[in-house]
Amino acid sequence: MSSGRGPRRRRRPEEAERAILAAARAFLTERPFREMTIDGVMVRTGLSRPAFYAYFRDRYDLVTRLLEGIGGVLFAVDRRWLIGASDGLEEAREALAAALRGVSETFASYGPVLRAIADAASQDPQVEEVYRRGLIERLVGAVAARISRDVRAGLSPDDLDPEQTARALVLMTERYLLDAFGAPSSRSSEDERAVVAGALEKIWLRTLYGP
Amino acid sequence: MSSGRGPRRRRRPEEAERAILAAARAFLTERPFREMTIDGVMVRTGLSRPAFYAYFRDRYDLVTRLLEGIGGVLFAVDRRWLIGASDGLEEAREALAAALRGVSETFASYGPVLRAIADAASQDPQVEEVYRRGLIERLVGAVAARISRDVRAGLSPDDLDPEQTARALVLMTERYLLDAFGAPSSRSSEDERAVVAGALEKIWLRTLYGP
DNA sequence: GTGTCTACTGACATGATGTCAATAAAGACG
DNA sequence: CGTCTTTATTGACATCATGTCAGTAGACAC
Repeated sequence: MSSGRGPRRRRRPEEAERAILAAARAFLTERPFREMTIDGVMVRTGLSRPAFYAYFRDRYDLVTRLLEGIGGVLFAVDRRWLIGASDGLEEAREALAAALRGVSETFASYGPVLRAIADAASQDPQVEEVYRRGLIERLVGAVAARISRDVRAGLSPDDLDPEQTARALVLMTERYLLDAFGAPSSRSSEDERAVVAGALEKIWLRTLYGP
Repeated sequence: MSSGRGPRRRRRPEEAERAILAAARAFLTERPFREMTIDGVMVRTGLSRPAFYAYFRDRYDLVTRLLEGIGGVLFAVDRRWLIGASDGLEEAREALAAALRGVSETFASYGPVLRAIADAASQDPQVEEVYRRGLIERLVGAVAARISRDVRAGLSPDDLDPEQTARALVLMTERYLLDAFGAPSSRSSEDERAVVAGALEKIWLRTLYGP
């Protein structure tokens, strides 16, 4: 055994931070968040464990930073349906289906990281705040707004409670996609993604726009 | 402060075990699982921390035992719809609605404990096994079977993938109800439960049996 | 070559966990 | 009642991840 910790090397702070984030991502594609120890991440960077604390407060802070960027993508792929006008039924159906395919792709790409965030959210109040309030609730709000518009426009049945329906559908999508793509070290095939996105599509479409 | 730990008292093993389970339940109605430390539970029983290990392996074993019984209830309230024959549409709709109301009631009663199990499942492989494989997956299987029957009977559209649809709907129900009733120290009103069960009903019914 | 700045680390303190040998209640038996 | 046996219970210990901090040693400036 000779990979002690290597000779002391000095990096730019920003470079070290990126190295830690990359090491964490790599770790999470192999093993679940519950096994992610700070030392386990730092050995992959060649830095010592205490160096971690120069860049992050704790491992919850670390996964929070991993979420940056991904959150934006999740909104971006839904954008067309979320902000679209309630013009026609066909257009709405098509935009929603595209949004769900986009979200599925995103989960397929970032699954293990998103899974880690979701796991961390149940263990740390700060992560819970960022993930639930800052991501899930914002999605719920946006979806609820779109549902409200569709109900008013007569595209969707008026016995729907927009807020509650939005919350149920968003939570379903989150958990179901984490279930499908969140496991570490599991790559997903083209078909798998199609099947998964298809199942979500049917439920969303039937609920909001009928058969 | 004089409630040191009290004079040494001896209980029947079974009695002590019940006391620990009760203390854990009490704890979880006040504070989340992430704050549940073994000592924090044991002070409520008047026993010392090491005594805990005579009855449970660790806190994950403890929450697993809290799940016993509740799991059965979750199947019992669904029973009529789950095992029912695919006779008529109205009967199916009514049975499904009743099942969802029953599940909502159960979550309203045992919310904090179920939330604790769900949280623990992301932190411990054993709990994950019991909760996901032993409860969620079994529900998914039963629901998928019912959906298959309904599709064959022509009650539900045949473009549904029974397995995937069942998984998405069950996960939705789980997370949405945990969201509504899982928070410690939050009692739920009659209306709240009605609103919540109503939102779920609409989604399940529209998806499986149309408008 | 000398000095300054600061990235980095070794060593320490803390807090929760799980174990074990030793202790002392409670009931059995005389 | 006294004594014995059983075993529920505990104090003390070992472990492990965490977070902190004073001190060390790269890198760049001059």
